Parts: sequence; C-alpha cells; structure tokens
Amino acid sequence: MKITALEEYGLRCMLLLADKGSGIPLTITEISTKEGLSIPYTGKLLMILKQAGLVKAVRGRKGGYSLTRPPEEMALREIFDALGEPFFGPHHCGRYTGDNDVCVHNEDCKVRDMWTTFERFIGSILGRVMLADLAVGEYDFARILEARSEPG
Amino acid sequence: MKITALEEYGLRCMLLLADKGSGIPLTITEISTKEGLSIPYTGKLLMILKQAGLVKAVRGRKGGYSLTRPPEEMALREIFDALGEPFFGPHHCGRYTGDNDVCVHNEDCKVRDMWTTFERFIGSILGRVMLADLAVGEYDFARILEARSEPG
DNA sequence: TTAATACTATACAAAAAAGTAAAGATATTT
DNA sequence: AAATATCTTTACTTTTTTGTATAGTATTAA
Repeated sequence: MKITALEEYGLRCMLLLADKGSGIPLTITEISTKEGLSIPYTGKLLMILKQAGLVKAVRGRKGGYSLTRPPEEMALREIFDALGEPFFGPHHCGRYTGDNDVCVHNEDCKVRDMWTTFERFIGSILGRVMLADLAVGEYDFARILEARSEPG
Repeated sequence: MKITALEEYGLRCMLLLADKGSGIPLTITEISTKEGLSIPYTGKLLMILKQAGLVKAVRGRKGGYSLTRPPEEMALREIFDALGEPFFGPHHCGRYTGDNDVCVHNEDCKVRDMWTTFERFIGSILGRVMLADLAVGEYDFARILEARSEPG
C-alpha cells in the first residue's frame, strides 16, 4: 500500500507548474534543479504527464512545459491516474492470481468487494481535491467532500 | 498507488483463518491449497503475520495456524501495517529525496502535508473496519465511520 | 542559415519486490 | 524412542520498478 515514485515526483512537478502560473513555461532543466531530480528522469516524468494531456510542451528557445488547464480544474485523481494505476484497478484481480491462471476467488470475492468500495471512497476524495487546493494548502478533505459535488 | 502482493495475499489468508473459526488450526498446506499459492510463499506470509502477533503457530501433528484474537477485534489497519508500510509512512520523505541526501522540500512541503491528512483519513477507516466485517461482507464505510468511534 | 536550446525516443543498468528451494528445528502421536 | 507432521530459517532466482545514458528531432533567435 504505497505511493509510487512516479506518483510522488510527478505530483511535485505538477505543483511546481501550478505555482508558476501558466505564463512562461518551465524547462526540464529548471524543473529538475528545483525538484532535485536528474534531467533524464524529469524528462521521463514530463513525458508521461504530457501523454496524459495534463501538460503541454513548447520546443525551441523560450520553450518548456506548462499546464494545459488552470490548476483549479485539475483533480488530483487525474494526476495519479496519469502516473500509475488506481489503487484498486481493473488489472488487480488478474495480477494476483497466485499460481493459477485465474484467481481462486474469481466467482465471489469479499476482498474484491471491499477493495472496490475502498477505491470508490478514495476516488471520491481525489476527484474533488484540485491541484489549486494543494498549492494553497487546502486539504481539509471533510470540508471539501461536503462543499463539492461528486465529479462528473 | 498500489496494493502490494504481500498485503493482498496476506489479507486473504487472514480472512481464511477468520472464516475457519478459532478452533482447529489450518496448516500451511491447507492454506496454500485453498488460496492457490505455493507452499513456501504461504509459509513466508504466515511467518510475517506471526511476527506481527496476528496469528499463532502450533508445531507438530494437529498443528497449524490460527488467529490470536477473534476477528471482531482485528482491524484491517493492523493487518496492513503488519504486511507493509502504511500509505504515507515515516520513511516516505527519506525515500523520495531525488538526487540529494535530503528532500528539497524538507522544510516546508505541501505534498507532505496533504499525504499526512490523506493517510489519517484512510487510517480512520481501516482502523474501524474489522476482519469480521469483511468475513460477513460488511464494508459500508460511511456507516461504519458513523457508528464506531475512533480506534484507541 | 546556423547554432543554441529544448523536447522525444529507445535501449540499458541498478535497485527493490516477489517468489522459490532446500535443509533444519520442534512437537505430537504411536 | 522413533517416526511423522508441522513450523522455521536462510539463501537464492526471477520479475518489476526505478532511474540512467545516449542519440535524435524540432524550434527559435540572431
């Protein structure tokens, strides 16, 4: 039950871009310096985020990366989905089949049902907390859950 | 953001022991057969659970594993803590330091604060859902959160 | 048009997690 | 006491994840 490296570092990069504002893009070099990451690894991260449509790249001089949307409209859920599988995703049961081709509990599984509920619970939070909330330091989940409706 | 193999399989073994009742212990061989896992791997899992004090072992004939406490008193949280680190644990920041010895955001980190809140949120659920709830198919988290007080 | 700057893609190396193998120690039953 | 069934320990192999290296492509400003 762990946060992966891509998720952790990817979120940090997104936050950096959110803080910067959408004016001037940030280069890979700048991002890598500010986050203490290597340049190739930073490039890899940004590439993943770009392919998910969360950031856009401008080449050449004065180029760099910036967000495709204002951080107020970017849910943490989208960011994590871009950087890895969800907590309990569609591949879970096919992945943990033990020694068999298909899980022993395939027909009826209490653990699966529990994870499904759990995933939905977590998703309802991450879908409503926006990158802008993070930038401002707002993560009172209970209040956010109350104030905002389920995301579309 | 993923569930580890140890957590998934370990939880299944615990559920199996909970269903069995605390009378006759289950052997590694029985557990491995019922869960579709190899015998050595099952042994490894049970050893971890034993060292955490969640199960006890009896050697020799008629031996095997059983729960140390009734499943009504065993929170999912304890089980996951035994099988791996918590979602956002004390080692997180020391682990994701990029190329430096200490994380660039060590002084003031919005991501860290967010994870802390998030971890507490998840913990408040997992601390109140018991293994017995799972066995019965009860995982209406909202209701459980409402009905039960914060665990000690 | 040229050189500098920046992103893109592919292949590879290192570290961590997952899973296996085999020999050893302990308890119970006969 | 001996045989058997069980847990226990250590070391090893495989797979996945992380992170690196390098060569290539595109854009812009002078």
